[in-house]
Amino acid sequence: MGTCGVDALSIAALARQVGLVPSGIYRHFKSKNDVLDATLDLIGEKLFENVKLVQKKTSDSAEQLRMLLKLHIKLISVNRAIPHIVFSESIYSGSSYRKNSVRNIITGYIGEIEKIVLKGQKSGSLRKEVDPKTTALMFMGIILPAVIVWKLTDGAFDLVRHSEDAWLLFKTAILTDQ
Amino acid sequence: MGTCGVDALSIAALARQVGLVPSGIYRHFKSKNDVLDATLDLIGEKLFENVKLVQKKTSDSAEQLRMLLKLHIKLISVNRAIPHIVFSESIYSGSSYRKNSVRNIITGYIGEIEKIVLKGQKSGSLRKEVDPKTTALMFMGIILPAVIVWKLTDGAFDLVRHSEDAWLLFKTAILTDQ
DNA sequence: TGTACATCAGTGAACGCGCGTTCACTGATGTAC
DNA sequence: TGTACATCAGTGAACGCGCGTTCACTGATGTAC
Repeated sequence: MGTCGVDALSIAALARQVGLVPSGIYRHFKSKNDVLDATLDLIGEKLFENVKLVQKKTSDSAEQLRMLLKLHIKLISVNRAIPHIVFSESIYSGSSYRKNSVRNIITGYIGEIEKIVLKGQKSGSLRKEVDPKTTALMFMGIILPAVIVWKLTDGAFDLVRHSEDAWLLFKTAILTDQ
Repeated sequence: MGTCGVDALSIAALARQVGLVPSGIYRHFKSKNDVLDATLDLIGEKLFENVKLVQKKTSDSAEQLRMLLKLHIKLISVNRAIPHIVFSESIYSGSSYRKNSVRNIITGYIGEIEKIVLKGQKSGSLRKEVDPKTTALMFMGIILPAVIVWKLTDGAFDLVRHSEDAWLLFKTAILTDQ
């Protein structure tokens, strides 16, 4: 091979996509590390934007989660590189500083979901038996395996439909019996 | 950087681990592609071994799933490189042949889980409302996000405990009301 | 308004490094007679 | 049992390639007087 990482993560490919020559990238970023850091910051921002958005739209916890699920899938569908970047090997190798920032983004995002669950438990709409953190991780579990299958089948897998079906399953588990 | 992919996936690191010099690897494998293919085959085998094992141990679908969950986590805990390989970028770049075999392994594994769910639905122990495929993917969702957090926190996250908690949540969603 | 200069995005050639891979060689193990 | 040869795992030096990165340069845009 010799090609390392996904092509989209190379300086050459980035330059091509923005209509520059590889060296041109270095007018805007100090190094490839800087590019990745900036990308991660952007991803983090978008994730937290979604959280704030659903909190504005409704105060019902289950409804917030359902909307967040929808927004998350939309985000990944539009920015298809996000899973590649977050699951990328380059995160684990390279600077531990970057691994740190990935961890902060992911645990931060999960933490926000946790808060939503906790609020729902306090208000009585969500079952109190399950740990909020476990629930938050399971929420991510609606999306993650599906995204992988989606990637592996080159988009043939219907991500939106799965998320709707999986949401019903998930809802059954977290809602208090009505 | 210059280091590409996780170190464990380089021929040099592989050689170091088995006590050889890098070129020595080529006495046993034709190329790095061959090494990766062989590794994937091995992973696939281990996954399907687990499926067969739980089918031997019990005939109750829910119990089969619970055991499979446990075995899966054990497999990943022992062979920590598995998630790195399966989520590796090198799969998406490189030969589409390998992407194919990853897809076959993953969809095959999920297919087996689907069959277990379907059998449970037929026997009446599992709820019939949800799509077996959706359920199978959600089952993977118990593990996947947790593994990522586990990786990001360098093993500090308690994978076994999470899987037990998450299983209870999952069970609530799939079991018929008793 | 016009001229002189600074600033800065973008270029293309060149470099260094790490990695996969090759190849002639060595030395031990197994096999034929 | 002993000798002659083949086989084969392992070595280390060397190579080529791709990638990140540097650097002198260009040409356009903005600014000072």
